[in-house]
Amino acid sequence: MEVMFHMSTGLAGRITIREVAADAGLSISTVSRALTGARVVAPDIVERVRKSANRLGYRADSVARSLRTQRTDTLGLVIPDITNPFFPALVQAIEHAARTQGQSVLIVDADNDPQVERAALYTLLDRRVDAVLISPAHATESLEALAETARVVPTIQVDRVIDEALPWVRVNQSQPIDEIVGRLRSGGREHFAFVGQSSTMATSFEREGAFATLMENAFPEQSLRVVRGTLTAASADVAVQQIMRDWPETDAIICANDIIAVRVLQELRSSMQRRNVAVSGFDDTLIAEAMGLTSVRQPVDALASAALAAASGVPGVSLHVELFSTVIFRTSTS
Amino acid sequence: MEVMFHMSTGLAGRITIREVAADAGLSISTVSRALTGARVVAPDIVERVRKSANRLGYRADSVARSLRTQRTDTLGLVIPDITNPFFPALVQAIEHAARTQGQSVLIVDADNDPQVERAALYTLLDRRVDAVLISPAHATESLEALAETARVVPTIQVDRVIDEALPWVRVNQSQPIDEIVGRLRSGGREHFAFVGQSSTMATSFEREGAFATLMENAFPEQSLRVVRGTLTAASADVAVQQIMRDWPETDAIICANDIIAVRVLQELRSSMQRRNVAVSGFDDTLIAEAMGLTSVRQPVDALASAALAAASGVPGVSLHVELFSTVIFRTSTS
DNA sequence: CTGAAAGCGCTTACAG
DNA sequence: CTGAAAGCGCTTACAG
Repeated sequence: MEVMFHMSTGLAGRITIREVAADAGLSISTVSRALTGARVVAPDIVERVRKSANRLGYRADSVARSLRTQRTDTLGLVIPDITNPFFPALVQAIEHAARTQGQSVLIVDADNDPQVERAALYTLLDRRVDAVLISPAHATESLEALAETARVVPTIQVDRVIDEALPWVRVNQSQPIDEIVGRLRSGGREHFAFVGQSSTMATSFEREGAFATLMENAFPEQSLRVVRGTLTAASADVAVQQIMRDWPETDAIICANDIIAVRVLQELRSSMQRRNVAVSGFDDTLIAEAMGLTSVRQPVDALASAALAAASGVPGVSLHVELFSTVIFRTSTS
Repeated sequence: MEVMFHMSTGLAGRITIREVAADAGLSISTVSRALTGARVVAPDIVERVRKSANRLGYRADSVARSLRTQRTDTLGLVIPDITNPFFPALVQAIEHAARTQGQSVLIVDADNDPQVERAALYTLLDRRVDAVLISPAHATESLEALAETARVVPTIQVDRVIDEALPWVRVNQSQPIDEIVGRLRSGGREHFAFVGQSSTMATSFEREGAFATLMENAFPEQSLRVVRGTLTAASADVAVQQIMRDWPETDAIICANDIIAVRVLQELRSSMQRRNVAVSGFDDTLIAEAMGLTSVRQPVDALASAALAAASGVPGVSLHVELFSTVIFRTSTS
């Protein structure tokens, strides 16, 4: 690889297959076949082509190839907000898995805005991506553009599912909550609260629902302790204050993500809670380890693999995949 | 936009310009010109073309356009590790700025591996990106591939600079450190330590250098208190223990990023420090607000704009831009 | 196994 | 202002 672009240095035009053919004294058809391995070419010819190509620093123009083959080897990835700490790991897993199979990734950050998302989907289709992987920005407002896209190209919902009928790859959200609550109950806790986010976000909504269902079954006599906030510190503070005022018996708080959880921990400390309150987060971000916060590690690599498999359009591949998380118990729940 | 792909539903082939031309009873040249606005077309003709295009759900194939125009309207973005909390905000800023000017972004996560990075750069060149924006993975091992790439396409170093001679857009790393130390000194602190990361990472290296220079000038009689670690909790713990053992007089710790800072805060608390030690981080991630951690907010939007401007290749645009940060003082330094 | 030709879907000189 | 033609750089039937 070291000298690949060596000869194409400086001057404007890049080396094309035509020049390689001339250099090797062969037709461009033969050069193409020798390089792509599409059909059998005599070994000595292949060698001759390789030599010329390397010496000239030839690399096939993938734009031209795409136009001809009608494949771009490119995936469109639409993320609602990459500064949400869950997504970087997902983006990394998807990009890595894609690269492994020769695909590149066009990324779009939808700014949590369904209108931006819609426009982005059109752009991706214009660019003829082979497939679209999307975590929809909104539970209802993203539906239409998602469906339109799915009509044109394999489209996989990743992590956030808003249309059950279309392909999706998701993570079960109740299993880790069951696991955390189970562990804490055997540790003697029995007054659980949940701090979530806006219900238009699919995963937070699912987590809240899972929590509510579990509570109704486990503690039918208790009132449901659920508060919704945003990712800001002030919002978490309000949530903690509300919980402690309305339900002072609370001895465990399940948070919909690590950021909320960290702030809840902080607020509990600074408000001089005499009682020990267990706290857990979601997403197992770097901060969870740093803070000793119990959190939920989602299987991003498996999620990425399943998403790419579903996107490949290969018949027989599962278009609906549900995966499970690992709860990482740390000091915040002990 | 709502009905754009409406008619292309279902069956394989997408609508091409040829079909729009037939539908409108015009030549494909005219259709192209009417739609791109490249040259003056009679208003009624434009209207006729628009109608046909909309009705048929036509959208130009950008692969074909790129082959013809030799522009892809695509930027290659190479990031060393998107799970490093600084990068999501940068990726978001770049993607947003790019979209605003009609460019898409092919993203690659180099896994902190110069070999992966090199291969990624070749792939981006194969894909004929208009420019490359890169935060190099390694201070020396990334040099060669960076230079090769720069020979073919406008290539801008973003945030991390390893080759001063090539274009870059960076953030001054000493200004915020000067600012933090200055503020803390007027608060009476005078024994500063620094916890950094591996010196092969350009920014951490610069921060460490800035700290060292400042200390030599301000406290020439003191020994230099610098420890390097990794992003893990265990590493930060060791760092804190080393500082407190070797330099027990330390009353302020500047950390090279927020993750390290949070862990340092934790370790200080749990080790029952009787003395109050100020702590600051870098990158002003969500966690800094949640923890009340003083941190350095880098101007990612301006960084992105400057990078895109430099990548545009427009003559007169600055190819070397240095920007400044804002220190967000919070309770961790009071 | 190799070559000449067609064509992917556009844009843009070149004529008129 | 509009159209017929060339061509971007490949891959792949079609012949041989």
